[in-house]
Formats: sequence, structure tokens, C-alpha cells
Amino acid sequence: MAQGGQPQGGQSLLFLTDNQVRKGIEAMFFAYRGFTADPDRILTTKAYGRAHHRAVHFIHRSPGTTVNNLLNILGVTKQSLNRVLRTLIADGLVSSTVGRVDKRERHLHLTDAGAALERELSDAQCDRMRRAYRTAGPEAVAGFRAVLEAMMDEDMRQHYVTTKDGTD
Amino acid sequence: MAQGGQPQGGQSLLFLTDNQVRKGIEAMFFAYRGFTADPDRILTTKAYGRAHHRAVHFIHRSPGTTVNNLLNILGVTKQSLNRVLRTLIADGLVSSTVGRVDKRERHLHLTDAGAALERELSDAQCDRMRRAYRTAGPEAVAGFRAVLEAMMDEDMRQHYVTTKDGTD
DNA sequence: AACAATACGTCAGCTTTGTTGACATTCCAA
DNA sequence: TTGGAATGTCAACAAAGCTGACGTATTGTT
Repeated sequence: MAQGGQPQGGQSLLFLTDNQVRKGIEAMFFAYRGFTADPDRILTTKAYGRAHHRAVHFIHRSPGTTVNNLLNILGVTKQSLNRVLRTLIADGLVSSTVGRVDKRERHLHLTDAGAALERELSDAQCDRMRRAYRTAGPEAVAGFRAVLEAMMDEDMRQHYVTTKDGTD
Repeated sequence: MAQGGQPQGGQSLLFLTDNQVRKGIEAMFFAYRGFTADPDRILTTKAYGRAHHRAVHFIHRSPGTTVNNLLNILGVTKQSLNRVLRTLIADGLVSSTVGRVDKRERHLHLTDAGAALERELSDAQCDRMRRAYRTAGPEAVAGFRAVLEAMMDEDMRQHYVTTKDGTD
């Protein structure tokens, strides 16, 4: 892998066979399944789905965000998001308030119940992530994030980098 | 990040704030979108979906695999897989042959047309992966794979590791 | 030889989550 | 002030997952 970089053509610092790249592809596939497995299990007991998780996560991250903003981050149609938001609002997990400066906008916040769900899901997912980080070690974590960041679409990287992150 | 591991409690080699872990979670989310974006674009022009891609990928990886085996790897129901396989077989991308030793089994192979589609999808996906690898560098690639592997479910890791991989 | 188990296929029906199209409300700029 | 852009909602449809039931061919066991 890293040390498997056999220089071949000459100037490429990083020669990778098709099989090595393909194995990265399968790693993404299998890992993503593990990544979502724990929250998914919790969600089915509450008659919610992955889409609800995503909405709750990003509302938590950016309290007061508008529907449109969420749309851009999630990359789905507003109709699709609306269905999810409707149930979350009806169930009292999310509050939607008319914008004060622009009344067309709705500002989204988690209620206490919503925040509780967010924490439950996030705890499960963080646990697995943390275990993986520990197993792989600090340098691996840096590499992990570097490759993922390079794999994003340009416009999404923007949303990602914008995240406030404290120490990081 | 990696070097940001501030020892705090004491013995933990890898201290990570919630925000750091959360950022890893978002990285997975955004990166997975990029990861599937290119194949998805190609697939929609051919009236296929991501499910077809997965089937084609794993049949390519393990020519002659059985339906049951594919089921275990993909982690879906046979009804769901069958719907996909039916169209692929009907369209002449996959061949299904009765097993010689056990006639209950069907062995799956890509036809020439199927292999062509596989290559087209795989080329697109490998391109992005390769670019990300180059951008991030060889050590990052090792870390990337280490974290992903640690994030998989145990039984999936088995399928992953089993992959023949030449030099790697 | 009889019977249970396995592998595969299929039908019917449901859920989640994506899509497009049509429409109301609100804001802004000509 | 009026027409167009932006924001959000409702309706209907499609892809792809799911459960449950059933049929058929083959294999293995007793």
C-alpha cells in the first residue's frame, strides 16, 4: 500500500495498481455500511430512517439554518427533504419558525426531544468511529481525513470545511 | 488532527473531541457522495441504478459466484437482488449458468457487454479514487484503508480481506 | 425410498426516499 | 405596482429496499 508504491513509469510518487484502487473502492462500500449500521438500528425502532438522521444531524450542527441551506448540504430535492422535516416537526423534534428578516424562510432548530435523539444517534455513530480511530492510530486518522476530503466534490468540500471544529 | 492528539485523561494515546469525531462523520457522508457521483451519472443514462453497479462490480470481482454468495456480500434480500439480476440477464450483461457439481446453484458471469459496462463504471470511480490518493499522498492512503477496515462490521471485513489483491 | 433441507425464482404488497410537476406566498427590482 | 425570482408545500410517481408465501429442482439424511 503506502510502502507498496512501486515507482514504475518514473515520476509518479504513488503508483497504484487497479487492484489496489479497487480494494479502496470496496473498503468504502463495506465501511459505509458499518458506518450507518448503528444509527440505522436505532432509527428503525422509532419509525425513522436515515434521511431523518441526516436532517437532525445538520440542524444540530447549524441551528437556525434554513430549509434551502439544508437542501444544498444534503443534495436532495426540497420535496424530499420536506417530507422528512414535516414528520420531524409533527413529532415535535424540530421547530420551524418564520424568518424575521425574510418571511419566506423557515429557520430550523432542534427541540429538547430532537436534541436527545440527535445525541443518541450521534453517540452510537461516534462510538464506532472512535473505536476505528483507536484501532488505526493517530496517523491513520490524518490520512483517512485527507483522502476523504480529496474525494469530495468541490462544492461539498466547502460545506465540510466551513464546519466549526474547535481544536481541529 | 492526528498530531492533535492531546493526551488528557492520561493513558489514551488518541484523545479526540466530539467535534473532531463529528467532522470525521461528515467527511464520510460528503466523501461517499463524491465516491458514487460519477458512476451514478453514467448509470442514469442507461436506466440502471446503484444496485446494478454493485452487482456488476462483485460479479466482476468473483466470476462464477453464486446468487447466495452475492446475497451475503451485498447484504440485501434475494428478492431485491433478483430484481436487479433479472434485468441484467435480460439485457445480456450477465450470464447465469446452472452449477455442474450442484445443479441448484447458478453461477454468474459478466458477458462482454457486461464487462464493458463494468469497466466504464470502474474507470470513472477509479479515476476519482486515484486523484484523491495522489492528492493525499501514500501515507494517507495507508491510513485511509486502516480506518475504513476498522470501521467495517466483523463479518464484512472477512469478505473484504478475502479479496485477491495482487501486490497489496 | 421417503423426507427434510438448500438454492433459486417469483408473486404480491408495503416502506423509505428519491424524483418531477403544479401551486401559494413572499420579496425585490424594473 | 407589477412581474419575476426565491422559498416552501402538496400530489403523484419511481427505484430499491423489505416481509411473507409459495413453487420447483436438487441435494442430503435417515
